[in-house]
Amino acid sequence: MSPRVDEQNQQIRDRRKQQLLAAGAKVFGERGYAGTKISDIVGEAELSHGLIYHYFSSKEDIYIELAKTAFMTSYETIRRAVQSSGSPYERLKAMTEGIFATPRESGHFFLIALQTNTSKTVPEEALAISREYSAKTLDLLKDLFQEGQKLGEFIQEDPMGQALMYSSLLNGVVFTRLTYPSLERFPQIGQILRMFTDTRFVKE
Amino acid sequence: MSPRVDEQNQQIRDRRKQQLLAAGAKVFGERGYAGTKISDIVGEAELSHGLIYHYFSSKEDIYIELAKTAFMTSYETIRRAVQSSGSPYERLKAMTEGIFATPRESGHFFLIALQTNTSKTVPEEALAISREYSAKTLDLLKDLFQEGQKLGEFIQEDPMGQALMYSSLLNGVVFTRLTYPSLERFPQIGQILRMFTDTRFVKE
DNA sequence: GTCTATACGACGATAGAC
DNA sequence: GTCTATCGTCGTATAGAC
Repeated sequence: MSPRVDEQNQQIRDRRKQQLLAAGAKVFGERGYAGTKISDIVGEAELSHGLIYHYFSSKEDIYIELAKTAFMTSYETIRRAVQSSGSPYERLKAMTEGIFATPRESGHFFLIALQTNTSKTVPEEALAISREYSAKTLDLLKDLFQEGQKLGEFIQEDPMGQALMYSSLLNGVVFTRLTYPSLERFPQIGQILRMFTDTRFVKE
Repeated sequence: MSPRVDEQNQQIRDRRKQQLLAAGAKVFGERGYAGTKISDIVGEAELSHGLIYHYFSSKEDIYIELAKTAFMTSYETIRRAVQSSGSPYERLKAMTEGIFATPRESGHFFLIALQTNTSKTVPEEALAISREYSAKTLDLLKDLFQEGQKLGEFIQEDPMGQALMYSSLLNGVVFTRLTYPSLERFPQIGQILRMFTDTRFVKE
């Protein structure tokens, strides 16, 4: 085969794989690992039943790839915000605003992450990825809170406790937004920041 | 049969049903609706495969009964706290402390509630129960915040928004505690209250 | 009241034609 | 590269013995 044809084939393969991953994210998110049938995924992707096994070796394989995307993307979002410029308070504010400005599609990845941490039916490897990135994410947040405390912007509490509280709050609020998709003015970012900010520190 | 025997049989039936419900709560919580097999439940309860159908008409039936317990118990806990005596701040504090003093077992019911709201594989009726009780719970919380605002104890923000934020925060924190069961001093109740309390209001 | 055996359908994965 | 047909297994629910 000519290089020209190889290249076209590769494009088709890439496109199909993306189709299947997008369909998988939606269906795994909505129905969970055990509740998702191969026929659900290929049905959503509008491809035939057998074809999925030319792109993934198993149902577990697809889920693991999606879990990787979910945790790595979330980690990267937070890492970029924490390591950007500005005061700790400004970075926390920008990060929080950024998280709630994400498109609707990311809800599926949030649900996949949630299931990975709560369901014993999920592939082991996905849980390992979650553990790894969750620890790294908490460390980043802990450093941010520590820095803000030194500057007097944040209240003086155990920084890891603050990191856990912030991450809990994000999870809870994202969950509420998924449950009530019509909510418009929720959450108030200022109120989230209020929980961690020193009252003597004047907010912009 | 004599009444004596009837009574004994009824006791056995009640006990078996409780065994199966307890086993179901654990396994449904850990594995989700679709990921739970009848054999998982009877295995956990140490009863034979066929027996479960003498107590429940189907897998859906068991799940619905458990979902009812989950949502009704949660609603009742909050209703009692909101309608007790004391200032709004005191009631919010007591409620929050009470929620995080609950036994480990209730984690399974939390996970069942979570799945009911996020998984499309769950019996329809369970979702209907969730909707009903969630609305009633939010209304109770809204009234509590409204009352506290009139007294100047809570910050002046849309009371339903406060109710949603409080409920989000609870969900997030409970989830974090399930993910990191070894956490001892988490959460700090004072910090949760701080989010809703007027700074001019002196906390006890 | 409790158990084992089984019917019946569904699902993950593979084979092989085009 | 894509599809249809099929294998083997597993899971819900029922039947019937004890």
